[in-house]
Amino acid sequence: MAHWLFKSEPATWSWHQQLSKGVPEEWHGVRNYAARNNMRLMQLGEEGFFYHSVQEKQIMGIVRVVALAHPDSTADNPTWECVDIEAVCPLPRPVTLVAIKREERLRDMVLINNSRLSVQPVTDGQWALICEMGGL
DNA sequence: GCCAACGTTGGC
DNA sequence: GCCAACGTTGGC
Repeated sequence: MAHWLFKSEPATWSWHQQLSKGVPEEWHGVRNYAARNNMRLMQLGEEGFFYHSVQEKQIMGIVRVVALAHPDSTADNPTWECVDIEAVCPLPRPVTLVAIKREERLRDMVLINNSRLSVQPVTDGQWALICEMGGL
């Protein structure tokens, strides 16, 4: 199964909110074709990292896809789709952007090479390494 | 607060 | 269909 990374500004929607919500939540608001296309590729049960951009710049936890891509309820155009996700668990030790940049084996991460893409693929190797760095 | 990178828009 | 102008994102 593929792995992913979801970026959010914590001031807009934080990991804490996702975690305390407890129920699936639409990952709405994406208005970028590349990010939308990544969500269309997602399968039920696939997992992704939840990353805090801007203020914190670190991976906070893991989420799971619980609904396939469907029209974004906040969009006026049905071309914009999103998946639903729920929190799985926090990383015991959040993995910072600094730590990711310092790790040679993560130099090909999309997070580093295309930091603006809000929904990104993560390779199996990157996934395993970051889980380890995060104390899982 | 600045600026680089990127995506989108719109004139031609 | 190209490309300049513009707006937004996000790291620093």
